[in-house]
Amino acid sequence: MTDIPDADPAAEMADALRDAAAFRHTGRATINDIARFAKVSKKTVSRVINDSPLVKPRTRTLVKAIIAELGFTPDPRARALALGRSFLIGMVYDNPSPQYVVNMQRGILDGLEDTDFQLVLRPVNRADSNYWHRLRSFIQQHKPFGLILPPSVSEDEELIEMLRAHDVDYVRIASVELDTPARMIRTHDAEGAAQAARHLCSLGHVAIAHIQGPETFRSAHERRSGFIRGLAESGRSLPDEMVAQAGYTFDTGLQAMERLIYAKRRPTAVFAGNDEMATGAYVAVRKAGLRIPEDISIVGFDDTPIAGRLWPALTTVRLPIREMGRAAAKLLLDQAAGNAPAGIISFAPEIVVRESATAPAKAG
Amino acid sequence: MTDIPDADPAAEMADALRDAAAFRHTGRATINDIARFAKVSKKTVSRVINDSPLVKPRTRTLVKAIIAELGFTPDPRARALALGRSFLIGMVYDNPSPQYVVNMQRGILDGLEDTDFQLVLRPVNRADSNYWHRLRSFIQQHKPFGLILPPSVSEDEELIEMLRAHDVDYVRIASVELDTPARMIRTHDAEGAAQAARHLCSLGHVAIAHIQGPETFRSAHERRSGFIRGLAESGRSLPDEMVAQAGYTFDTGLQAMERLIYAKRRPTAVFAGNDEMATGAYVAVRKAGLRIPEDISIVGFDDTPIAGRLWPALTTVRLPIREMGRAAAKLLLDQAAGNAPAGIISFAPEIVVRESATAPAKAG
DNA sequence: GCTTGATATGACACCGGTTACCAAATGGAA
DNA sequence: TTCCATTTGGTAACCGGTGTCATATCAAGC
Repeated sequence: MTDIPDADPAAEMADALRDAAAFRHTGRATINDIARFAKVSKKTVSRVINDSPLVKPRTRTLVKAIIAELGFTPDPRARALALGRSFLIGMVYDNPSPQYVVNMQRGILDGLEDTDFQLVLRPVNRADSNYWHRLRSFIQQHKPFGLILPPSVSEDEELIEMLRAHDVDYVRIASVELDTPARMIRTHDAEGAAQAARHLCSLGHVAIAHIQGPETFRSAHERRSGFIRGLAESGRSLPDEMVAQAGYTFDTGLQAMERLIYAKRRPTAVFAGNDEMATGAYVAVRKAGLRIPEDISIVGFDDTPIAGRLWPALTTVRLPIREMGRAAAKLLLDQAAGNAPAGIISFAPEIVVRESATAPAKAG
Repeated sequence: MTDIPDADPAAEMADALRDAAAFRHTGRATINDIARFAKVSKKTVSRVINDSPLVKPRTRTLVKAIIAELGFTPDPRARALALGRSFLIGMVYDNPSPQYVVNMQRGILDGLEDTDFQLVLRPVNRADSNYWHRLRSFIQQHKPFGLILPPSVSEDEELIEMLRAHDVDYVRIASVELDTPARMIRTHDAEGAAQAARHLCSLGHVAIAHIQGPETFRSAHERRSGFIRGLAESGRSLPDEMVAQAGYTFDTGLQAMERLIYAKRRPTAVFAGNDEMATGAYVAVRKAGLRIPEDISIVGFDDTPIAGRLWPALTTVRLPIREMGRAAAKLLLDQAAGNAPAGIISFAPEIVVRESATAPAKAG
């Protein structure tokens, strides 16, 4: 062979690695250390890190080997400064159901696992007029990489406008198509509610009521109208006096159920707009000395963890909240990477039959 | 007056402010802009920001006025890079009760409000051998400002060792005195459990059982031993067969309760180590066709939101979890600022009497 | 009036990456 | 073999703050 001795790639790499190994103990490595040992420039290392195509394969291999040897990971703070945006992903929420929130958190965390991104929580109060300014200053100060917006924050167009102006990526989670496929996760709440209606109809209920969520949530509308549609399939309707308005919370759910119980015509089945209100409904039924499901059947929505902890276990419409969170996180990352999804990502709810809804008692 | 004209402070400030105001629209201001308008160096502005005493009052006033005029806020990313640590506060938890976790999150968020600090979530699985390394690399990469460690993570001395080595501040929340007052928040779980015991004894219960939390949690021990102490005050004891081992989760609580129900001697009252297990106990009691509290009284621990959502409402020992979170956040900030608390901060639990425990039915 | 020491301020390098721009090396076509 | 286009690598500046250290200012003390 006529190899030039000092250009033997294998030997070169072995040398570099030996040097690097000797350095190991000396605290945390920086891009400069990598460059030094690989005998290339900072910039080349940066190219390797960012998968730039402008690096010779051999160089790339060498640099990668040294990075691995030193266990180097680029410093997010420095990167954030140079890039002009941080590695923070904010979850902005104003959701009355804590169960929903935790579940979604977990999902987002799942989706962010093994990345440099960190989830930061931004609970807000949409009723508070300061909310908007607080969020704005958070954005200006921290330059978050992106925001995940579950309902009902996802429906605030003014907020979206602001995000656009500040060039912040976001993913909206909503029950209606509010945005482009790259920027939203859709749930078909209406269809889920229709399933709930079909279930109750098939059990033979006629006096059916609905505890509706707050007007400020699109999902509350969707769930109601889907429910009505489902009832209509069996020739039933939802008269106004069978709708009790509530606020997606335990307390309002409880009060709404009380109103239904003491109304002229007591329903034999109630569809609550979310599990939180259904939980309140349970208590109202019990306080009235009635039984679930013998006297009143109850169906919820969301399938939050509490559903399975109630007794009798709550029949509910399952929304895969955690999976939605995961999908939202991934979508945000994809969006930043420039990969658009083929179509809108949506999740179909599905009824989970447990024990809280059975056929109505005969007679009256 | 013999004032030198161009040294008139008021005029000087007015000039500077006018210049600054004209600049306003030009996007976000940086420390350089402030320095330019105030006609001082970057460093002086930095001093003002950091409340250094080495600034002449007049200069300070001028700089502050311009900062206010431009709405300047220092960039946390740049600060983080220069300071060598980020403004992230991590909550590291491995808690089987989601309710506990959300509540504490809210508290920490409360304590961090209006600061530059951001809460990041680090759920871990202590059983996973990777947990330690993952956390370590999080620390090395992100250089968090500090960590908040609720039980049972707070009890991991090996982890604490690592934090010390990496010079990361932390606050531990635990039921025993594990650390110095500046580094921990203490809860007197044993005392709370004793209150539960006294309550049950005063109601006249004799056949009293305990659903105990996992061995890996100090709190489980504390709660058990405190409970035993409380029983002893009334001359009662807790025989081994009246203790059912569980894991702080709904499912294990349910199973533990089933074991107690079908044991030779069925208890008339049960003290569950946390609300999550108490919720499971509810279901077990109902499944067995028994009533709460008529057949079996139940007392929980924590007073998580679910306690008030059950029916009958759960009598439980209230731990002010949210307040604890807030206190932990503040303590961490104080610690960094060099302010040590006078003594250890502790929270005394208190029994909250609701409906799930009454006097046992007469006869047998 | 001149030290002296305390107090204020500024110049400059640096944190650890990225980007813009330029120089050098490589390779294929003329 | 020359030359230009294309890769590839290097340098310097920059992101927006903070640390170090030198210098300027100023009142008090002699």
